[in-house]
Amino acid sequence: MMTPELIVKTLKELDLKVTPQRVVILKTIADNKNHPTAEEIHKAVIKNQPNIAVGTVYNILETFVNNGIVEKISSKGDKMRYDLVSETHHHLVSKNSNLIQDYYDDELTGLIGRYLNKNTIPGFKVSGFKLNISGEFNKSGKN
Amino acid sequence: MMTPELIVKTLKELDLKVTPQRVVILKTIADNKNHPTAEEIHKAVIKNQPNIAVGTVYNILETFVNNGIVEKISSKGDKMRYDLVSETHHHLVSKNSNLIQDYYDDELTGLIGRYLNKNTIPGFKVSGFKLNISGEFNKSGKN
DNA sequence: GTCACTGCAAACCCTTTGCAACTCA
DNA sequence: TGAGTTGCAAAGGGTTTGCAGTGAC
Repeated sequence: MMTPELIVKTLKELDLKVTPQRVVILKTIADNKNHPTAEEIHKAVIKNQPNIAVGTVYNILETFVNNGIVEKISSKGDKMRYDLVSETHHHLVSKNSNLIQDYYDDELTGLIGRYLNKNTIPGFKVSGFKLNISGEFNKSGKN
Repeated sequence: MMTPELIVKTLKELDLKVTPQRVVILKTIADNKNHPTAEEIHKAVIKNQPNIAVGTVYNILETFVNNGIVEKISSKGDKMRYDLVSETHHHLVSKNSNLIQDYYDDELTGLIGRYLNKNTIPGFKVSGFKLNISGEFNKSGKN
């Protein structure tokens, strides 16, 4: 849950003009843990900004991606999905559906991070990592 | 490097008809370590099968994906790329280009695998994983 | 001979782009 | 005010689809 104040602060720090469209879109991504598609974002945003154009949604998302606060992810060649950039976390990817769930595990992150620090990869400078864990969600309760 | 015999064997085991188009496409993916796009595959295949249609390339790739011998990957929302499913390996993803390189590291794979075996994830049954390591390739020699 | 597969081209749909109108700073 | 942003609609481009012809078994 991201407060409007924090969103405005984030945008200002990036020298991005604070428009209602940007605020609503960023809030939508921040509050939606399900990695929405551009279409889903547009549908959600239209409730607050009835005249917002799909193209605008894409433009704003692209701006966020370029400024490093949002990242594009994709599952199985479907449309792109958008994820708030935050602390290192991983993804649980369903083999049966298009569901992608965040998976936070500091111990696992630390384990991998320490390994990559000790064992350098020739010709490659590591700046980050993300583990995609594929499998199946149990029927009862996806959370 | 995959022998034609092995390719034929692979297709037969999956009850897929052995057509020249399928053989050539599978061989192209197997021999190309650079995760080709459908377009790149089409260009490569046309040398052997001058009349192959782009749609056919997509159809065959989709068949391979559905049969679990090829997987789709994507970098930064570009066109999809195709990767032979083989032993667990990881990806080095360039932040500056669209390059995705395979990264084999049994020690790292074992480390993560053992961790996921010990520490089960509530509500999720793990069947595999892949680590995406982002960073930059050095100018001199990408290999 | 049969049924799955291929070739072809049009359709699809997600995403990008150009431009006039608008608005945040 | 004016540089940057939005709305709109059309264009773009990768991928999918329908169907007639072909080929693997």
